[in-house]
Amino acid sequence: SRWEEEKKEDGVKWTQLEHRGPYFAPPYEPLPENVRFYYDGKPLKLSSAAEEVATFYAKMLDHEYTTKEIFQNNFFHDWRKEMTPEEQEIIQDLSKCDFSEIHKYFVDKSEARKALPKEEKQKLKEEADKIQEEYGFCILDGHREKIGNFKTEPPGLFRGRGDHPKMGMLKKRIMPEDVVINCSKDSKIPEPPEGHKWKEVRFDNTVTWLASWTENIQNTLKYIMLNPSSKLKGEKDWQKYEVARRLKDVVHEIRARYRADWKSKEMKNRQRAVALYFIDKLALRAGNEKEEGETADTVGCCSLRVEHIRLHPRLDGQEHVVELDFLGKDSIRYYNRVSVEKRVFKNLELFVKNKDPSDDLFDRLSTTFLNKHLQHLMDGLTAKVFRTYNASITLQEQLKALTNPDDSVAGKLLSYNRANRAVAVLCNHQRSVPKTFAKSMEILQAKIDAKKKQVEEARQELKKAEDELEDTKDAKAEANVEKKKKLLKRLEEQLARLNVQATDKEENKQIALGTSKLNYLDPRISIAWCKKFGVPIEKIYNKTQREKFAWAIAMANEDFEF
DNA sequence: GGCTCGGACTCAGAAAACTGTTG
DNA sequence: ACAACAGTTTTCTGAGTCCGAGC
Repeated sequence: SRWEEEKKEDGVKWTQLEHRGPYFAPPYEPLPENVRFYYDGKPLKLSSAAEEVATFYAKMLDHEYTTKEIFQNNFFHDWRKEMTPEEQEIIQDLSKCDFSEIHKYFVDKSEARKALPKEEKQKLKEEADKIQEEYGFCILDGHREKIGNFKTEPPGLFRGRGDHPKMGMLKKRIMPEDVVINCSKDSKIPEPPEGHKWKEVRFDNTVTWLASWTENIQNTLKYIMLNPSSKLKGEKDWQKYEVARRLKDVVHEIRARYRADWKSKEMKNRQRAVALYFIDKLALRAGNEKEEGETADTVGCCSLRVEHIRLHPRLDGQEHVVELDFLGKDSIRYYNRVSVEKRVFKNLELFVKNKDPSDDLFDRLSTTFLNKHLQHLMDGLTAKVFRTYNASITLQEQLKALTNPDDSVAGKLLSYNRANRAVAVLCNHQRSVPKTFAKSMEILQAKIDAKKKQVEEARQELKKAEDELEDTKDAKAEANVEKKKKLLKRLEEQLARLNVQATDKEENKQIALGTSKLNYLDPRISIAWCKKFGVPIEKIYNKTQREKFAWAIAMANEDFEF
């Protein structure tokens, strides 16, 4: 079937690849005459290039970004580069720029789009579908596969995460002349848009991307690649979990080894052993070095600095407590107080000694050195495998501990969510509290209160019916009692379900479950659990997720053990 | 032979788009 | 019946990890 096909030569990813090339962002549409930009209170007609960049800023006006000085400065600097000399002469000060009319124009436009009659919307949908149909698929080794991102990124203002030094810079429009096409030699080579040509067409079957271009902010490559539902991605995903399962077999030896290395005479090895302990116990990321000033200041394990930890010999009744507080990937804060082994604690005291807060905690350690060591311990082992392994094994253990076979499907789903949540907490997957959280929680609480009242009423009615039966002892009264009992039971179940929902919601407030579900949890664990406890897979995975995990659905039965 | 740096890939949360429910 | 809106799914693209080519 789809998941079992002939092996390719080492490093070769496909033998046939055919596609239409990327779908380009639509060209800039100038503003209507009546929508004006004002400088220093006076209307000013901008050149097309300057106007386009102005609209990028205007669109973001009610976003917090535009209040930040770095954003404003970067924007203004790049905007001026797009201006004519005359415009440069006039427009010297961002604070004198008034984009409000332009902003309103786009707000109105988006409102109008939303208010379009049904048929119009339908027409737009059909046009989008046609583009998807034409550009959204490729042929890879005879199979029609969905492409992940078949559109080039439109121009706009760069929005980094966290305190990014480049926020507000102009992201340039991608032209066909910027794009490298990758496909098979004998395929129908994609045509560049009329009057344009590709930067290059190559036939590299050792990579999986269909097209690429260099992005001008960080000067890095961007790719057009396949959708996760594709066979190519699915097999890679499967492989990832197989590596993590192999770690399961040797993790005890590896742990014994790093514990022994806490006493190593080589400082380098000691640091490696303590870092590995963090990676294993706390599921920290490896922490590569980053170029200063190019990105937000974030760290992972190997790049932790002295200022990111505090050592408490004793805290809240626990011994050897390490308090970690740093910004990780995407500038998400990691905060944790964890009691560690005495030897780890003593080592950390040693690593911190005579250092400034901004010095590296593991000054002799790099991710390359760490990964070399791991590779030596197990084929294919790298730092990130520990995250996958610990996430998946945690899910499996939590499911085992939390699932009650006698629960309703809803109850089992709560258990599943809790197991999933334990993993998300471990991996520090957070989200901002949804804007509507408090409100929707109130609504839910009101529902619960109303249901409670109903339950109480039903209880009294039942009591009344029972009293009546006591008096009359007739069949009609008995039937009535049964009826009331049934009603009460149904209402109580409904109440229980609502309570479960409320608990789930509250516990989930700041936790993002999606990332672990999609990237860290071996789907076969979940599928086996569904089969074992009679929970439909659709309750766990939506359509997209089922497509992504098709490989796992095809192979996992209820006996699967990670 | 170690190191740097570009390249290719996975993983990340926010925002937009869509859907289904409710008043 | 229908609009508002809350919840869910999809899209978007930035931010990591890790490898290997080339010096």
